[in-house]
Amino acid sequence: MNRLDISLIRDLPPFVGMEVVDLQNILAQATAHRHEKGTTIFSESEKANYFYLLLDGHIRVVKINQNGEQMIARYISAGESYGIAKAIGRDTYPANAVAAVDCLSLAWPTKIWDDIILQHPNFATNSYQTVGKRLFETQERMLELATAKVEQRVANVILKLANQTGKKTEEGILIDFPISRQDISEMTGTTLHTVSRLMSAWEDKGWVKSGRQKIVLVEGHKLMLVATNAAD
DNA sequence: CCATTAAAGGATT
DNA sequence: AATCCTTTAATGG
Repeated sequence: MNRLDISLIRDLPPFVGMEVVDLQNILAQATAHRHEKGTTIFSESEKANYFYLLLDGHIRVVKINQNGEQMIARYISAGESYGIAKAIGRDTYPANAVAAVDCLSLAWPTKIWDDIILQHPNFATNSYQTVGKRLFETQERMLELATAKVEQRVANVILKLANQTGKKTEEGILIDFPISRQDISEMTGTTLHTVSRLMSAWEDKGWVKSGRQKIVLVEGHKLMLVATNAAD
């Protein structure tokens, strides 16, 4: 009855440990959504009518202050759920979600969240593990923002992104979606100029190769040293 | 050490 | 052509 095959989701984190019938049941209630690069999928404080699973693409999760200044809270990669407001006890979205590239997602109406949680304990467990993991990551970033120098923070995000979404090329590990200096600065609490200067310096040393909205990590271990060494 | 401001040039649409 | 992205330099906290 459904054109979606369970092989789409079977091995993804939100669904590990689930039986085929359960997967089929859940999948039958999903609809596929496309989001063009640059479009806002949902906005902060908007009613959370759907929760999502990203099948393909990359999504930026963004917080904005009263001044209109932005901070990138995280990137969502393929296989991750997002917009799961109910999992953190909300009925509105906690941030904005923007498609960093053309994206393909599955979506479920939030009103069936409670049913799914009740009927599929594995899904419930996986969901709170996801929430816990993200909380942990957020705390680590807070610690970093409070204690690490700009140089270390920038080195760190580049390493993390390369790890998360890196694609091997002849030159090195390519961060597999368009990312600007501005984006990096919004992740590290600095300015695009400082990011630009750091990246230029690292490029001169041959540690990275970069261009417009493009970063290739060439000498990962060198950046590791920058990221971990508090000393100059 | 890092932010801000300004200026200028290249890339993209 | 207009807009977006990056670089570089100067200045100041």
